[in-house]
Amino acid sequence: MNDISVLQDPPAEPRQRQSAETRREETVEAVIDLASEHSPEGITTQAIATRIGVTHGALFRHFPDKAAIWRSVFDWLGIRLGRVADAAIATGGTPLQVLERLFHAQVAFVSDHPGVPRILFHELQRPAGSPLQGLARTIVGGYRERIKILIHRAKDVGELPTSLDEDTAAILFIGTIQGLVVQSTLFAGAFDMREAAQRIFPLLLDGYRGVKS
Amino acid sequence: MNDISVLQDPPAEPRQRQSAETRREETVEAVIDLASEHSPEGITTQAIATRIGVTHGALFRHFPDKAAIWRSVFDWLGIRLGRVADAAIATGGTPLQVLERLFHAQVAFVSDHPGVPRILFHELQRPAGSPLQGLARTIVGGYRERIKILIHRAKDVGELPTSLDEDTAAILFIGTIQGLVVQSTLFAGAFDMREAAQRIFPLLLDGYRGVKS
DNA sequence: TAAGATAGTAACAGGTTACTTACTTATCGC
DNA sequence: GCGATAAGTAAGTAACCTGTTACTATCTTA
Repeated sequence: MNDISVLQDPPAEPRQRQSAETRREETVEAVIDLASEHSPEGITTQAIATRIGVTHGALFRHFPDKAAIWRSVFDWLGIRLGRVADAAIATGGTPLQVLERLFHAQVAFVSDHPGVPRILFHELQRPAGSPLQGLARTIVGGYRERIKILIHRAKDVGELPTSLDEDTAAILFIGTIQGLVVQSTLFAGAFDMREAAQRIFPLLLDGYRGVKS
Repeated sequence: MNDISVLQDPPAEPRQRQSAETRREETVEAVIDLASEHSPEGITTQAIATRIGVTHGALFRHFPDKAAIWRSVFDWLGIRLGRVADAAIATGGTPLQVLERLFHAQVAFVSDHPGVPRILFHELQRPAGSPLQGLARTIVGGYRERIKILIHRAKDVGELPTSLDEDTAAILFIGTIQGLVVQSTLFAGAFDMREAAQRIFPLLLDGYRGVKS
């Protein structure tokens, strides 16, 4: 806004001073991003600092320790995944339509953020007790519950047979997305998750509906 | 065999001298085992050595470096997973019966070795190029091919509709197992993967068969 | 414009990790 | 039984990782 800033060269290196709030957001983004390349356990504070264009020490001005960074990442995950579900549900339609929209929204989200399933899966597998593991369970478990509710509603309006087991159906729903993630890594690059999702959802649905024999 | 050994206290710690061959096998088992508790990247050579009851340095008498240990682990994985598939296929029956037996055999295997899906999934997600990533792709890709062949045969004998896309069906097959793995971590302990697999396989099959509407 | 608060830096400290080395001890063929 | 070979140990080393500290630069505001 002032004259001086206009006269100055535009800084080739955008290593500007940023607010703590901004740096915290950048940090979370950097971790999600790095998780698509490294294992969560392999993400170092140095790598995070470098990615956001700051020295190592500066990171600890915004977070007391590394655990706090991970806590922020999981908060972000919970909020964003919840938002994806909310948006799909808010658009309305029959329970089955909502379920389908949720499926594709979820696929699009993990397609855009490949680090997300990795972080969650990784943390889930911890034996017990760590606070992050609890968070991961809450996030995935909450997701599962939402799917179960939608399936229940679909049964209520006659879109799905009442004999369908909701737990089993939820496993299949989440597993199908996991399967797409696995395939996308098998054919890195040459695999369009969204397109494969379009083909696979009808199979999932037929599994839900059952065979009329 | 000699008198002295009889007179001596039976060594409470069985920290005996073992052949290099034995130690190499123990090492692979230890890694698979440790992978159910820690992330693959978090498994240290010290932890492996401690688990097989040997000092850290002794490990490097049997393996030139850590990478060689991981190579051995992936060899083991490839052989064992191949054996699971071979055994299921060898028992004979219709293609669909074989597919079902393979499914349950696979579930039993990862249920006995929770570290296995973890190691494979973890390594698959690496961006590119690492030799281990290539091995992981070969293993999972080979598995996928076998499933596709079985599905193809099932179509040939009229057990599945010819309209079924084999790639999509394979994704669903692998994804379903992944889904079971996720659930087992969600309800650690109080979740019987094998039993859930019995409930979920019919849904998978109905998805394959499609709805006769 | 001066003062206080805040973001950033560079260097370091302590711990851990992968791997080495000099030495010791068990095992096996002769 | 004896000597060579192979398995094991204990103590190191260099690199790396997390977190700290003393200092500097920038922004805000009274």
